[in-house]
Amino acid sequence: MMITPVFLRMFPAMRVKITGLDPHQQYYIAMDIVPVDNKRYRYVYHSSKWMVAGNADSPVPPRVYIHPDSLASGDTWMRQVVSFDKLKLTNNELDDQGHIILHSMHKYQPRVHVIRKDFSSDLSPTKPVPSGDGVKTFNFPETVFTTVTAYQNQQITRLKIDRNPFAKGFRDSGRNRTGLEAIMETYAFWRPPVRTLTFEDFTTMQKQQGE
Amino acid sequence: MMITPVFLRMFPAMRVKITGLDPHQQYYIAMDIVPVDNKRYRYVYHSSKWMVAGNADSPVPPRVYIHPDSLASGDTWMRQVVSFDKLKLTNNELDDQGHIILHSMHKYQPRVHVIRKDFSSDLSPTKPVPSGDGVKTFNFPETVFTTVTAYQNQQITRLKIDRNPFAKGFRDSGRNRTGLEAIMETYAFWRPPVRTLTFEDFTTMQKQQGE
DNA sequence: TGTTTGACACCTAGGTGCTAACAT
DNA sequence: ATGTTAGCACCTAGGTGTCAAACA
Repeated sequence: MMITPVFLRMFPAMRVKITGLDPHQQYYIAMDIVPVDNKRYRYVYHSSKWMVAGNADSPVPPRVYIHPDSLASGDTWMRQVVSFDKLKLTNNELDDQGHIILHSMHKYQPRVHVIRKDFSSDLSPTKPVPSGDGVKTFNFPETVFTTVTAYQNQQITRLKIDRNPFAKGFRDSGRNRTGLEAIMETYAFWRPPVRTLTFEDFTTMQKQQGE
Repeated sequence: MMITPVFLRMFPAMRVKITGLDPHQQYYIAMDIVPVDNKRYRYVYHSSKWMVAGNADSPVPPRVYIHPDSLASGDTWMRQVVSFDKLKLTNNELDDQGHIILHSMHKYQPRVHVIRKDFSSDLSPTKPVPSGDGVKTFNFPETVFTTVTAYQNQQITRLKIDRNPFAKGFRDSGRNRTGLEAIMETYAFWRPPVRTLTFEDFTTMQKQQGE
């Protein structure tokens, strides 16, 4: 499943800097993702815009991504940039891996929660985040995004190819090469054994020398 | 750096099953590795034995491997097999990655520590494990091993090649193949372009059919 | 028709023993 | 002479977009 940010962010991963915690207090930090509205969307090419295309699909089980550095002291949290790059999304409503479940073609808002340890007794990926005095929740409207299963917009594709290390294979310099071609490039001067030199070899070599 | 177990264990990784904890209490579980004696060893081929070869090198900074599932409840610890397969060793006395530092050619005993949370204020990879009522330490004499930088014993080599998934490339079926040969095997029927079929191709093909 | 899925080649990241060169 | 190191090919494990086929 892929994500198309509409107002940017979410890729690169959402990252936050935290201040104002009690350095000696213990905290969880967590993220969940809630629907922005009750609509389903479709992408209209000629206007390059998302348009309402009916009502939202039925709600899915709420999931919470508990940041893997949890539990940690306020001191520890404040000393680092907290990144959510390990958060995983799925459109499989039966997911049992604790991933965050979303509908495709819907608009979502990520939320960051800072939860005092002494306040929360049983934080779990499959339970809603508690609310109250010991919990602070943050919304960043610029991180709203629309989910897709295939990219709707070539600029998003290029952004992710250019920025995501794992998509390096699709960057321009690596394009249009089959597996074999890439390999033979490495062994540029290798020739198969038990072969005799033929006319083609000389012309090839001469061309390479001339370049 | 490699490890040669003398009485077996340590590879596969040391794994323990824990019982008798208070299910609702929080615990750390940790491992450290202490010298068995004050000696340095060498391996004598003709007798296939480790022999004393002088006194031990000067002591190195003590390090502790805190199991990554720490902190967890007694209930959580007892419900799983606790594996130490992520523990890393080094012979670099200046290591600043928190790895466990050992001398080569010395004999060592791994120890497992179960530490009640309310007992330990500041557990750290670079501080010795505290001792007292809230800490239980376990030695398994069959896990004593001797450190090496190159294998001294072909049986150990074979054991590790056979059992460690990451050494699969050295198993018999994959041996004696260069990188290119392995690749060409995959593209068994591929022939370089712009080449004409020669006599050698026919004899090769006939041999393959005959086998 | 639009959307969704699964196989695929291509990457990152890092754990293996092998080997030749180096150190002591 | 023996012990150690660094580069290497070979793996595991898993994150990318692409593409063709399946889907609804």
